[in-house]
Amino acid sequence: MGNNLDSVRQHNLSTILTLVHHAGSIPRAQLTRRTGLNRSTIAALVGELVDLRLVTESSGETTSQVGRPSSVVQTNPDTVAIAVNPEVDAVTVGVVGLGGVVQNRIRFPTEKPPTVREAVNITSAIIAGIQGGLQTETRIVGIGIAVPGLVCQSNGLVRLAPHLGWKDEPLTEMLADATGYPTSAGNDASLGARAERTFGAGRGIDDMIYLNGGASGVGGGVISSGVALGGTSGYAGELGHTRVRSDGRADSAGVRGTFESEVTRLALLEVLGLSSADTDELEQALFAAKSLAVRSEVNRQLDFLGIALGGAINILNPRLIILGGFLGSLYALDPERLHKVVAHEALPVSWNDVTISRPKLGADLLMVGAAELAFSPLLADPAGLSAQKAGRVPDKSSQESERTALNGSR
Amino acid sequence: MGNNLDSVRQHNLSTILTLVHHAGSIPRAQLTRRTGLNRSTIAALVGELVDLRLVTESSGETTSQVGRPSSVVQTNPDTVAIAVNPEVDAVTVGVVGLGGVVQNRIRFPTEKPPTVREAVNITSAIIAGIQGGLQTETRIVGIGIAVPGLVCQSNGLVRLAPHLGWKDEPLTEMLADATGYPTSAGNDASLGARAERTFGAGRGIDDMIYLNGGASGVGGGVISSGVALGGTSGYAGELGHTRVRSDGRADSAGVRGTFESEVTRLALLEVLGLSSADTDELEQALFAAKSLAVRSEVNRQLDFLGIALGGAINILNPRLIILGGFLGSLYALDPERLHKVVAHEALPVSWNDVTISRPKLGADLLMVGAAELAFSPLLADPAGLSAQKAGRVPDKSSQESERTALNGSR
DNA sequence: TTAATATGTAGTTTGCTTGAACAAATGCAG
DNA sequence: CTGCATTTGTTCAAGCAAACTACATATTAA
Repeated sequence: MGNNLDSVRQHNLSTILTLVHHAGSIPRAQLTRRTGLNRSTIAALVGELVDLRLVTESSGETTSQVGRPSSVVQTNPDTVAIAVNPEVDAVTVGVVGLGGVVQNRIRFPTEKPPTVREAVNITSAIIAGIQGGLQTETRIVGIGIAVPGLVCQSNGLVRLAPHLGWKDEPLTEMLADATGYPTSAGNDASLGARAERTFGAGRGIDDMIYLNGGASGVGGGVISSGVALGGTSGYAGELGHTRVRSDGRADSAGVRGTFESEVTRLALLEVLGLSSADTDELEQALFAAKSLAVRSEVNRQLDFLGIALGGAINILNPRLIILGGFLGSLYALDPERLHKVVAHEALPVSWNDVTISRPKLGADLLMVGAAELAFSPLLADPAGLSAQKAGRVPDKSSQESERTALNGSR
Repeated sequence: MGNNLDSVRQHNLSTILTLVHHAGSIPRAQLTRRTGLNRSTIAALVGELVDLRLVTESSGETTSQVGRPSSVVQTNPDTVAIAVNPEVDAVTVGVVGLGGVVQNRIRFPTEKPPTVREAVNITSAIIAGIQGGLQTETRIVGIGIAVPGLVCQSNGLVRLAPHLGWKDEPLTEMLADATGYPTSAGNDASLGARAERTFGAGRGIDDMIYLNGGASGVGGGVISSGVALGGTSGYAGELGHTRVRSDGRADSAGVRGTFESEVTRLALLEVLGLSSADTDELEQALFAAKSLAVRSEVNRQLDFLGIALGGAINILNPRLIILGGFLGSLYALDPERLHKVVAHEALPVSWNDVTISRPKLGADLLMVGAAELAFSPLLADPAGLSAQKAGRVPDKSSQESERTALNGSR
């Protein structure tokens, strides 16, 4: 069980770096108020973060108020994470700086869904290319992968990614070996939830559900009390397999009557007579369509969406539900209908708390989410991880020896 | 946002008191290992807790091993909480000591479901009686109420308790005013989950679901990452209203096809030809019955139970599911059938993590759970709350002044 | 009885936060 | 333009909690 020793310092550094990371840039005086720490302490802590090259301090641009203007603390754009997102038809790799700024994004299309080996090779190659173009000052703290499937938290194994055809693949380990960077992976929707909560529509919201409707099905991520809901192995949030009717079509797991089997992008395309379309095109087509068949299919899907949301609301009591992908389009077509269904399914007191909205982050969503995964060890222990280049969780011996050395020199 | 100053002390005291509370009694050496703190530090911290009369130290009874035997730290039975559980036909009040030991339990039957005023009056009267019989040394830290309904976390209002006929009742405030003790309330199933997790079948399990089947329906509580899942207002865990079929009977909220409407104690009693029975009698009758009709109803309910559990497993990825009340009886009748249904509904990788079991705590369950609620401020800040008699969450000014005084005297 | 092992105790050391005093930079009133 | 109030950054001494070291103590094994 955990407790404190001189890890006070670690905790405070973590708190401050996290605040700066979330805000992008924030006055030092603000840090004083938000943390409740003394000005002198903030000065010392920020100084250390500057020494660690994690943040920079500039004296300009404060809100004009009475008194001496506060110096502004900003994230250091030299500290970056690599974000990776393998998909059915492409592998996307991005460079994301502290503060959630996507500096670079490269989408590498593939003819077929990539194998794990291919995904690793493509990613390694792109990273090698990126490294060549980077400033020598730039430091990569690690790699985060957003996987469209179930990833085991404890060992990093991709247990199942049906649309990629992956099963029990050691993706994390392979990419770490290939690149030498500390690597971690997570479910794409869970990371999307994290991104929206930190930088998007869910800023400051502690209890929310993010649902994304994509070509390959429905993914979900839950934030509860400000923390991503993981479960024992990190598989939590799979709302797509919620039962919404007794019978019906089969979903990707072969089960009938689930949310994911009834509410699909494909069914919308079919009724529209389209063979393919991206999310924006689909939404435009849906809004333009006057046909009764389209309307009826939209309503049918909205009703099932409402049933799934109602169940989730009863279990999770969220304040916010963010609907991404074509789920957001469905919602935009007829918010009232969805509200009505949910109101019927969910307990009134719980439904009362809920706001439904669409995501704020666009194409960068998964890049930002995956980068969060890579940043999290650094945010949790800024001094410990900046010390060594690799950035793995520091083992006690190395920390000890470092501290002993410091003591000796004084 | 929070961080550390001399709150290190608070955190460490909290950690140690929590460990002792959960274990009941634990050797000091064990505390050293579990916390990672130094022996001297543990000595000082335990010393402070002894001074605060929260724990006691005795030198006897350690496991015989090489070396000097460690002194054993025990919870001080003089520190107690009052647990209250209003029900349809009775109000139960108990005295629970630190360590989760129920020292006293009084069940006061009522002819009709009590009004809030009646519940408060009965409780106050019983507490007055208890106080008379207590040692003068005994200190009551507060009152916890387990309510069969939805309780708002932020203001303590009982939003809805359908079986008691309560709606938006300020129960917490009324009982606090009547008794003078700090009072808090929570949903009965959520508190049951907490009790089983701390002292029962869920010891050491960080992700679990507790489901209880009672006369008035199905209640649920979720523990995620070791913390009770609350949601925005504390209504989370209402698994009873999960949809398990497209149509069907109406549940207590007037919605058809929910878990609670299909899986009921009443339907079991009816098919058995019984008019009333407690949980044990019902279970015996179910095991004794050979009739095909009984068997078929049990199977029907098991199937719906499986559907509800499957959905919950997909969303929450628990390691353990505890089935209380008649849900436990149903499970005991045919575990294999339930396993089969759940295996079909849930994602295999998530289902793979799950163990299903029955509760370990008996009639004391809700007393222990409600007491946990009352103990939690004390466990979070042992020194801060023991200082004043009332035990409310200390406001900053009082803490400040106290600290200033200490500084001044030295 | 002696050695080995593990725990409790006392006094010193270390590191982090704090607080007070002072310097610096801005807005506002005259 | 000048002085005052206000807010923030900076410096340095002080306080405090945990860690460390050394020693005392209590048990098992030989």
